[in-house]
Amino acid sequence: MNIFADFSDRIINAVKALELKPKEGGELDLSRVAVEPPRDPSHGDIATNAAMVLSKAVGENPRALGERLAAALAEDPDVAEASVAGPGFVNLRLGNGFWHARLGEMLLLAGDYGRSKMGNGHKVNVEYVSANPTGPMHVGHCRGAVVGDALSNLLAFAGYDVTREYYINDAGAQIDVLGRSVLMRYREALGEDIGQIPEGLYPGDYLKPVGKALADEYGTKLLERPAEEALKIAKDTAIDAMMAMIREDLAALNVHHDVFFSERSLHAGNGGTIRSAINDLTLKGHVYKGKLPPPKGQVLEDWEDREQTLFRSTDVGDDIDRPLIKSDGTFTYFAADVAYMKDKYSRGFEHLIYVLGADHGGYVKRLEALARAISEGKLHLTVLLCQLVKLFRNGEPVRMSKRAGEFVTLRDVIDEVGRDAVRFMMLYRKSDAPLDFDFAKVTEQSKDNPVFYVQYASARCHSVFRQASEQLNVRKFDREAMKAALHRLDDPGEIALIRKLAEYPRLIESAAQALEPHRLAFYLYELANQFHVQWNRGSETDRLRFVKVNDPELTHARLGLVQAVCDVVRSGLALVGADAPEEMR
RNA sequence: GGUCCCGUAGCUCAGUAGGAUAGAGCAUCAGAUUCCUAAUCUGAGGGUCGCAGGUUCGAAUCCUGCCGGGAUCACCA
Repeated sequence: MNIFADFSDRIINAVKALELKPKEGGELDLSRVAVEPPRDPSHGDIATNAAMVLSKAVGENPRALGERLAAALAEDPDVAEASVAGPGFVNLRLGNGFWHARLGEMLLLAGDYGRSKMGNGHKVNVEYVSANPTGPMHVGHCRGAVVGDALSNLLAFAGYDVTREYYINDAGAQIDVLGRSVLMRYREALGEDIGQIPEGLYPGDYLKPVGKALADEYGTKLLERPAEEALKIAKDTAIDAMMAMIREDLAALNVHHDVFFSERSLHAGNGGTIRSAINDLTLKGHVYKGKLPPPKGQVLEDWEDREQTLFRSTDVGDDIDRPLIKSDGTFTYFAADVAYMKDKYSRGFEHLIYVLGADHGGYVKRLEALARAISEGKLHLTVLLCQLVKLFRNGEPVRMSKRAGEFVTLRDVIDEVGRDAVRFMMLYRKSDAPLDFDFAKVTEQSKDNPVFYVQYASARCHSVFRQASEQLNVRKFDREAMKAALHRLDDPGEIALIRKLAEYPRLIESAAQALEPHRLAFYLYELANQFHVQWNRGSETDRLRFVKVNDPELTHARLGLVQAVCDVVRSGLALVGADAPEEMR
């Protein structure tokens, strides 16, 4: 249960019961009434701005209106105290019994606690990673992969029907380069001395096995085939090999897509799919032949004024019209995107989400324009831009030279710090803010490392249960039995912890709504912190220890609280894509 | 030059749908603890929320304009 949604209903009912009449007549507008946790916990458990929002329309002093509302809400058996504060906030403090009941629900729901129906089964497509199949994934891909994947998890948990999609850029010039690079490696595998890989081709060693595979399969026969045919074979083999490698890297990062969509498939059959998509746009009046003006404020020496087939995207919100067909008659990259988005639309998605690197910022407007043109504004499209990740090793920036083929691969990072640390840290920052990633820090076993701190909370929960089993000689603690004892929880720290747990459903919904999976990571850190604080209080004050050998009922109650913390930490970490360990090693 | 993102404590960043005295971690300072249930604990100081207007009962949050930092800008993908 989202307690804020619940109390929103109760508060609206209380407001209606006051039978307020707007001065201007008509219905009272309740849409601006907010029910939320107060900034400062000392104010209470629930706060509403209702009196302030309504006072003007009703023509009543906000504090006086607040007093009336507070008096009405004080009648609610779950409300221990209702007061008016500041400019007219109504603060509610809820009784312990209310919190015990919430905790009881959490124990029964277990892993489903926090799951929401907010999405109502709406079909959402999340496209992320979409790295070119020209080499292994490098760290630059990492953030988008994690953000996209965690976002997908989050949306699914919030009740959306999510499809995770990867667009394979397996057409175009860079794939020709890949094919030629592989042919070099092929000749090398046949024993030829190829010397240095020429400028402009991919120099990485990872293509050597592909060349060898070609040599093993074809021997020298490929050399005798027409160049075009050999290149095609090399490209096909290379794309398959690269995608296999990328899928392995993704699996190592716990990222799994539902659909891998091939750009090449759109070009198949002489580009029929793309042609028909462009025709569709043409019929809707969005296409013309013309010339683009040269970019302003930028000196281009080789600018050539050419006529192209253009998408009149300026009609639908873009800054400049976009080429669909180049002057040589071939399709632009964007032309394939037209067909691709049309395909997504025809598959029934209502919302398309693209997780892209910040360097693709310039692409956002044309995608938005395209969505409008294709669907007459029905298709909702959001682009999430992920800023750069800067790597550090002991405070020193890690240098990479892409030209020399030296880059830190995704696999390198996972192997060094572990999948969970990578995933958590990629979410421990708003995605539109740059992120510093220090190898040393994320493997540190201390409070300073949020990954460790959150996972340790999970381990500590299990540790408490192990201790309890031993001391009370109980093999397994039953959830019902724990639930039955919850009335024994009355320590302010315990109640505060329940309150934190009670925020989880609202957090899920608001993070999903805002498409901000990083909020999960921050919430988990806060929850872990509060749990550790309570544990430490027990460490200092014997009375507050979770396990009390001579009071099995109280122990059951406190274990119920620990169990709920354990469940939520596990649930949240699962959405992040990390494990909730039972012990730290 | 256009467009997009960012600007919050010394540093790194949160800030939940416009709410109350703007928060956390690190660092600094002052205490506690050498114990153990498992990887220390408690407290303090520190802010013109880049600047200036505007909307609002109320703005770090929304709008406009500037300043500063980054990304990007046809015929690539």
